[in-house]
Amino acid sequence: MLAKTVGEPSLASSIHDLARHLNISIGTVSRALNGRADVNADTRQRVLEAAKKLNYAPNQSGRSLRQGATHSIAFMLQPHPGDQQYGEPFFIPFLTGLQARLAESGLDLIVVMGAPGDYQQERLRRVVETRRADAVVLAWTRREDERIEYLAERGFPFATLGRSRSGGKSYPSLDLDFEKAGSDAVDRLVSRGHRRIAAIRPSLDLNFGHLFMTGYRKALRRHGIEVDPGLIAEGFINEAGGYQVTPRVMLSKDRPTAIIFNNDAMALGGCKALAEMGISPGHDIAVIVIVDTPLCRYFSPALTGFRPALEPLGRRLAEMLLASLPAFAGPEGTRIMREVWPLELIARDSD
Amino acid sequence: MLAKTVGEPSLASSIHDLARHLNISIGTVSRALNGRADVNADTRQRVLEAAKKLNYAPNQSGRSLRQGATHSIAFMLQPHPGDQQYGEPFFIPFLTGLQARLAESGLDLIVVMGAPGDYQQERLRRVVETRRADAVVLAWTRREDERIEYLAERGFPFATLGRSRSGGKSYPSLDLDFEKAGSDAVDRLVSRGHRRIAAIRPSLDLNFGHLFMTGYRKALRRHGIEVDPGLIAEGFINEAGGYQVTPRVMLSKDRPTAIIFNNDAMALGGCKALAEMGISPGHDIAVIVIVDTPLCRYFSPALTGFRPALEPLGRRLAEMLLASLPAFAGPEGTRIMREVWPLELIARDSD
DNA sequence: CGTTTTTCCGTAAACGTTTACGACAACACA
DNA sequence: TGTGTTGTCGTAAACGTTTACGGAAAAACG
Repeated sequence: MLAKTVGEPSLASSIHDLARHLNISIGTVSRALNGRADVNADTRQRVLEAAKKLNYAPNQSGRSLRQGATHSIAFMLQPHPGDQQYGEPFFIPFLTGLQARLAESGLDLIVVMGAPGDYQQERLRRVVETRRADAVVLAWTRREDERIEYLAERGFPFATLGRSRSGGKSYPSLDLDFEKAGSDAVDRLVSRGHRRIAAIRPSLDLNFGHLFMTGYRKALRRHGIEVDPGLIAEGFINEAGGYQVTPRVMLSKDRPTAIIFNNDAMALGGCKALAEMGISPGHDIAVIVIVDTPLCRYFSPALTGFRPALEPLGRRLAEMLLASLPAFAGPEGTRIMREVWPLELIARDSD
Repeated sequence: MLAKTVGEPSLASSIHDLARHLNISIGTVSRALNGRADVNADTRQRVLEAAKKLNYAPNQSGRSLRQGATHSIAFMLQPHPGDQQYGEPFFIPFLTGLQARLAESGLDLIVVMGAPGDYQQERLRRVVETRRADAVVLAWTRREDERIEYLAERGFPFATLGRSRSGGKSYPSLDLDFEKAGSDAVDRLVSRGHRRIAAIRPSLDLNFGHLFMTGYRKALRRHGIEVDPGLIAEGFINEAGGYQVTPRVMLSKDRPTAIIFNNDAMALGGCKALAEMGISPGHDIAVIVIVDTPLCRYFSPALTGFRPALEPLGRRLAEMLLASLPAFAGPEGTRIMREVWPLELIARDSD
């Protein structure tokens, strides 16, 4: 495919080239490169120098084939159904943390894009069966998650951002405490005198949506407030979703005086709908969002919400995954299987 | 690593298992699987059935090693310097299109996360040198881009989203017409009576920032308006950036009556700053954004801007890349090297 | 100086594929 | 019946690594 130009170092120099160049065997070269003990100090030196000079880097395929490990972890990323145009800003900082921690252990992170609609199952199978990665990281877990069942059944190593009822307790999972957030949001609103509190949520299949709503319900009951189905609406988890369904709860017989939105994008769409109805968030109605991003802070009015620490979250999940992999496990007993991080409310101007 | 359970199909079944199970040679199995002509019709049938039954999928490492090709394309993704917390919603739909088209040609898309700060150079080298992908897709091209120089110099196949002065014309590149957008934005504002038009832009290293600004300058001159450096400010390409620098142009001796923001996030931050100064966008001042996302549509007031068709963009770039790869090239002469797509203004309420 | 240990290195097999080559049978043709 | 052709398959090499093993030389020890 590529014309090999003479003179300059070839794009693909193999361990054989190195060996030939140094007049030693490939075995020695490999051992020198991999830092093994049984190689003379200055032959190692010479090998390292030659490697740099000839621009040598080991061929990953050869390496993986021999070792039976790819040294890479796959993250399955995919547009959410209904989330046509917008993307999920949530993941970039998370992935940054994930990648940073994995890199420290010599692992590559590869993000595998799914096609919209098939909910990753097909792509996931492909990654697993062709052994493209040593482990998988899943996000946006569902309450019953066939991806998790598939992986657990096969004994393929994985970790999840988010909990699920599938797959038992066999895998590390890290989650945010959306239930507490939902509950805290209600508490705060009630303490400010609200009793008719609406919730704009995504599908309950998505586990964070489910958790948010159980927190919401429990808190309402705790305060002796009946849960009014007319104050709850489900929409796609983006601006359009919030825009479409927010009017529905506002048209309820007894209007809500506060709305809790699942996330920033839905809140943005919802606020647009409110504005069109002549209702001003933070003034005529209180607004809180469960998962906020910088968007909430720079919105007018600045939206009160719960800001997750995404990059540390990514780092931590990487650590948990590593601890569950035999090849990287520290002293036994360091395996962390479940963790739920608190979500802190950041009070701003919208409630 | 994984305990092999007896009875159920093993996770890793090789071509040897298949051959043994069918009592034929691995060569025949391979030929049958790969649809070669010299294999009997019903042995092929038997092989296919057995493959399904034993859950066989070819080991990618073995395949790549033998063929000298990985069948995967790498997209380099990385948090922009200064873009700490937020992410880039821009890319998800683009990647969706890219992946869809590549999949149609049997190629996998893998997204490689860079560490913040090193501007991909290190990760890129790693991908290229360890031969993890057959080609690379770059985004956020800079005016002088060392990544492009590196790849072009090596003869490694790649394509870019965005133009650059580096690397000659040796690679396919697809871009949006930011210059025209900048110019159109000015035209529109001038036609509505504005003469003091500010611009909030990112670093001029980023080629789209540069293009936007040349369009802006040219249009101003065309209208006989002098470019006032006091009306131009540079910030990080996120909410915080817009928030920080917008006050600077507002404090100019002669206040602007309109602002053009580079993108949605900067506009959001900028509008926040304006609100804090008691200035209402769309009322006291006109606002246009160059690269908009659904965010602009659902903001209040809805922001006028130029919406790119991201998914088609991804598909198209995939096509251009494929056409440049000998292994996928159609009839000679189908290589498309440069393309610039128009950007259409969507008028909303902010100007 | 002889023996044991240590240090260092080369050899070769193995990982799972693909593919060039040749072999063998069946068949067609004269 | 002999020769050529076609269809089908097995053999073995190759891709670039890593690593178990053994051997030779050097060092240590008595």
